[in-house]
Amino acid sequence: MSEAKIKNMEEFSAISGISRPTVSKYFHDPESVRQSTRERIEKALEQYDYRPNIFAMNQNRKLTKNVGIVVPLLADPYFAEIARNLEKRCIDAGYRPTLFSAHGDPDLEVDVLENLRSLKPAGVLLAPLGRASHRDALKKFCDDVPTLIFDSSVDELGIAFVGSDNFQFTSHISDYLCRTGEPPCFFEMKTPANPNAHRRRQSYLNAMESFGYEPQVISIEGEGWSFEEIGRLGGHEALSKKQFSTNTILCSNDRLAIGLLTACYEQGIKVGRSADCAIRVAGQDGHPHSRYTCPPLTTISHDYDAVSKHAADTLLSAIEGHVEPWKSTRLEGKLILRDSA
Amino acid sequence: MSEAKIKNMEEFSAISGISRPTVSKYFHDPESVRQSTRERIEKALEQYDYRPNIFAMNQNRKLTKNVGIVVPLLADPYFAEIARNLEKRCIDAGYRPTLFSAHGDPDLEVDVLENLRSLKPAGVLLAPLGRASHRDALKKFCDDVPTLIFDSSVDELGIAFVGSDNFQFTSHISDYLCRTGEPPCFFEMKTPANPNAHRRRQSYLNAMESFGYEPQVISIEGEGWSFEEIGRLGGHEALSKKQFSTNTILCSNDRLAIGLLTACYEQGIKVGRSADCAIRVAGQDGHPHSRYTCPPLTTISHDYDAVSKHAADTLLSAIEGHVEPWKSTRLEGKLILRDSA
DNA sequence: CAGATTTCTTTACGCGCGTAAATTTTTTGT
DNA sequence: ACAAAAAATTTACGCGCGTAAAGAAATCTG
Repeated sequence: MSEAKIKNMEEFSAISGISRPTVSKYFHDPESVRQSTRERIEKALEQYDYRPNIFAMNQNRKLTKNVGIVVPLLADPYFAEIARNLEKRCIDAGYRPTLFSAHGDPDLEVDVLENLRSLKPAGVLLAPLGRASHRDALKKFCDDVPTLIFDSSVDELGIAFVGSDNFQFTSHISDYLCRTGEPPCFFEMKTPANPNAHRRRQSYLNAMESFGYEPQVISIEGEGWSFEEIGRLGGHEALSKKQFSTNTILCSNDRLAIGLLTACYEQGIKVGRSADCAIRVAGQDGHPHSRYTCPPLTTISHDYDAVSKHAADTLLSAIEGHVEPWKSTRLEGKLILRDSA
Repeated sequence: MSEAKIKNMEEFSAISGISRPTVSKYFHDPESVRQSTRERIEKALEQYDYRPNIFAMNQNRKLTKNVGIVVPLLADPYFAEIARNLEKRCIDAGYRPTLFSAHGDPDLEVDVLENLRSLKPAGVLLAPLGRASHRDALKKFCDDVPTLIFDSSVDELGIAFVGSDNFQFTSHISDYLCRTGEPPCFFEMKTPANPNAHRRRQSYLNAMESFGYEPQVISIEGEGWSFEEIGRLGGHEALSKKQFSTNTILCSNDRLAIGLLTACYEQGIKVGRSADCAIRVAGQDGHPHSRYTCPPLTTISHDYDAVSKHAADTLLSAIEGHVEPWKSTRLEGKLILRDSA
C-alpha cells in the first residue's frame, strides 16, 4: 500500500479508472455502486491510501455523516460508559460521532448544542441535564436537528426517548428490600438534577403503599452534580438526627449511596445484610463503581447495552428515513445483589 | 438580535459595511484588525447572528483552530477530569477542542489518531496508552502534527511532555508511611499499562533503601484497564497467601487501591490508621473517587490544574510559533491524608 | 437479439471561504 | 501639514468535493 500521495478525488479517480462522480457516490455509500465498480475502487484504495477531505465533503452535502453525542457530565463513569457504547455503535454504522459534555452546566449545554449546529450533524444523541436545562433552547435545537433524547426525558422533545423504566427500577428493588428485611426509607436530593428522581420517589411511595408500610422520604439539601459529596453530607446529617425510621435505606441513585456509605463509615456504622450490621443501603443505576464500594453496593442496574443499542438504532434509522411518531421506550433494569443490602 | 438570516460571509460583510477579506481576517483573529473595524463587526454580530461555515473555513486554511484531546480511557474519572480541564482551557484560548478516547485499546488509539489527521488539527494533546501503544504509529503522527504528550511519556515524542513527578510522588508518600508506622509493601501490576508505574516502583525501592528497610514488591497478574478488578483479585490472592510482610501497603495507583480495599473488606480485614485496624492502605493519583472509599483513601494527588494548565499553555504557545526544544516537565503532587493510612 | 433499465461518464457549476496582489483609504509620526 | 506606514478594499482565483443533466455504456429482460 501507499505508493504515491494522492491529493484529491480527481487523482484517485484517474488511478482507479472510475469517474469522480462515481467515486464520490462510493464514498457516500459503498453499496450504491455496482459490485464490479466497488471492487475496482477498493483495490485502488488498498494500494494508494486516499481519504476524501472531510471539510470539502461536508461543505455541500445536505446530510453529513456526523453524529453528536451529548452527555450532562462525562466525569460520571455512568455517562462515560454509555457514551463509549453509543460511540462504537455509530462508528460501526459508518457515522462520525463526536462526544460532548455539558459538564453539569446548563449554559454550557446550550453552548455545546450551538457548537454542534455548525457541524451540520445528521443526528444527535442527547442526554439532557434535566431540570436545569434551558428548555426553550433544547426545543429549538430539536426542531432543527434530528435528536434522540436518552437517559432523562424532557417533555416530548426530539424524535423519541430511550431510557430506563424508573418505576420498575424502584418498585423492583423496593420489593426486594421489603421481602428481605425492614422496609426501606428513601434517601434523595431535595432538588434533584434529574427528572428520573421524581419517578423513583413516586415509585417508592407506590411500593410502600402496596405493601402497607409507612413510607419515609429523606430529602437532603445540595445543588449541582457532586452527588457523592451531597450524599455524604446529607447522610451525616440524617444519621446524626436519627431521621431514618427503619434500618434500610434505598438511595435515589448509586452516587448518592456511595456518599452515604462514606458517611456511615465515618460515623462507625456498619452497613450490610449480615446480622452484625446496623443498616442496609441500596442504590440505583448499576454505576460502574458500585461493585467496589465497601460493602459492595446492592443496586438495580441499567441495561447499558440495550439502552444504547435501542438509542443508536432509533436515531440512525430515523436519519435513514424511517419516520415514526414520537415514542418513549423505557427498559427494565436488573437487580444486582451484593453485600450492602 | 437575530433579525434576518445571513447565509454567508459575503452577506455579512455587506451588512457590517466591512469588506469580506477583512471580515475573514477578523474571524481568524479579532485582534488582527483595527479597533474601529472590530467594533463595527461586533456590532453587526450582535444584531444578526452569523457564524462562518466551519467546513469552508477549514478547507483552505493551512492552520485550523482545531485541537485534539486524546486520552487512553475516558471511563476513568481521572482522565475525564483532566480532559475537561484541558477542553476548557482550549476553548478559552479560542480553539475548538475535540475529545477522543482510545478506550484502552491500542488499535483504537491508532484509529483515533488517523481520524484526527483528517481534522487537520493545529495541535494535539495526547495521553498515550503507554506500554501497549503502537510506538511507530505514534511517532509518525507526532512527526506530522504538533503534539504535546501528557500524563505518561513515550520516548521523547512530540513537542514536549507534561506530567507528574512520579519519583516525588512515591518518595513523598513512602516517606510519610515510614514515619507514621511500619514501612510499606508496594502493590502493583506485574505488567502495568502505564510507564509511570515503573518509576513509582523504582522510587519505592530508593525510598526503602534510604530508610534502611527491606523493600517488598507484590506484583499481581492482570491485563487491561480494569484496575479495580485486577486490584481486588490480586489483593485477595496476596492476602490469602499472606504475602504482605508489613501491615502497610502502598499501591501503585488509586484504582488498584480501591480494588484492594474491596478485597480487604471481603476478607473482613479492617483498614485504617487507628489502633483497631489490621492494615494501612495508600494509593497514588488523587483519583476523584478516592475521597469516597471506606475508609477514605490516603493518596498523593496530581496537581490537575497545574498539569493541564502547563500542557495547554505549552501546546498553544507552540502552535502560535514559539519553538522550543523538546522538554519534559514533571510537577509535584500533594499528599492527601485520610483515614486509610 | 432488440428494447428497457441500470449504471457509469462527461461536462459543468456552485458551495463558502482562504488568500494573494494591486490599489485606495486611513492612521501615524514629526 | 506632509510623507511614510498601516490597514482596508477591490478583484480574482482556487480549494476539494457535491450534485445535476445529458449522453454513453453495460446489464438485465424475454
